[in-house]
Amino acid sequence: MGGSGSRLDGREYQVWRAFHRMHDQLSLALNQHLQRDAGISEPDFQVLAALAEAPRQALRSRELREELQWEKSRLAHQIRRMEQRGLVVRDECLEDGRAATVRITDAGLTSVRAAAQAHAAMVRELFFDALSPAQLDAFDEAGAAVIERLRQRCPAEAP
Amino acid sequence: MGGSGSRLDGREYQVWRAFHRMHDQLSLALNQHLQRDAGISEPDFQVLAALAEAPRQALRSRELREELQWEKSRLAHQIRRMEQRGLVVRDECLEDGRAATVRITDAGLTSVRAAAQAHAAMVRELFFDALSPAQLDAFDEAGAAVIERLRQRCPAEAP
DNA sequence: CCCCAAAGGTTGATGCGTCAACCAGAATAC
DNA sequence: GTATTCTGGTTGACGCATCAACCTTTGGGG
Repeated sequence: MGGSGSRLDGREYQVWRAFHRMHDQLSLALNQHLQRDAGISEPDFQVLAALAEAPRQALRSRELREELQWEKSRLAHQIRRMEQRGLVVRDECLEDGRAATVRITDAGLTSVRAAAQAHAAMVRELFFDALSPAQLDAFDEAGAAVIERLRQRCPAEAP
Repeated sequence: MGGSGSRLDGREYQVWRAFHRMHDQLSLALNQHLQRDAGISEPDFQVLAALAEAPRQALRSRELREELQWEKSRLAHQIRRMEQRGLVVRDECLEDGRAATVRITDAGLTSVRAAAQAHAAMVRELFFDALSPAQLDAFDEAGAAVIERLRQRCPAEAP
């Protein structure tokens, strides 16, 4: 079995491209609507949603990172930008001198509340309403299977 | 049916997040391997692959954009970066004074050939081998359904 | 106590993607 | 034949994501 055995056939190629296109267009549409409705991006929304549901509207960076499955620096950059816009504030952690806790501001709460309904409706309309129950199941299982495989094969890249 | 009817339930939320995580991790892993194996990114690869298969190893920007389903400026920026690295060259089009044609260079061909096998193997290993035939079908249909829905509901965003 | 490794975060550089504005050549209207 | 509009493409600014390097605090050993 030479290297050519791993080329993707026509069907696979098509599925792969459809997957990419679906993700990109979905992501674009959601971002545009979120931006229009509430003036925030999807990453903003994810952070704000996580904080809004947290015990005291605050989380330590570590926890937020765990929740969102983001890298350190990605979160740091995102929080910096959001802090500049007044959506969150950072303050030091008493127990651990290294740590920082991120807290959502009133402005942030206002934004995320304004966005939540419309965003969920959009996700439902564009994604879930397009899928049959069987497709939904397949999606769920497939997602889990791919993630599991990534965890096994590329442990470094999937912490 | 008020606004609260559109909130995502637990199952949907989980599927939605799994979908995002799958895409992000897959994309990350593929990019890392492509970068390591051939020193190019996934967008680089897409452009190079399209050009390598084109009639004279060249396409007009318009055609490339059609093929990849990218925006004008996205392609322009990408091509500029790739030209700086010597992977492609731009030259003027004789028939149409506005147009530009993009041609792959020998270096570009070398890179894309070096990358193709390993990349395809990676996609197969991480994606297709994780999916059952039924899941593959579901993925295919679901992708088409979502794209079609996007086309209907957000015509502006899905040209 | 001191050294050293690990953990929590930040920063800077660079590539990627979008948007809005722009420019030049081409088509079309009149 | 000139004015208008359309089309193909570029640019600049900005936000997003990764990587590598760095800094500080913590926690252990010696």
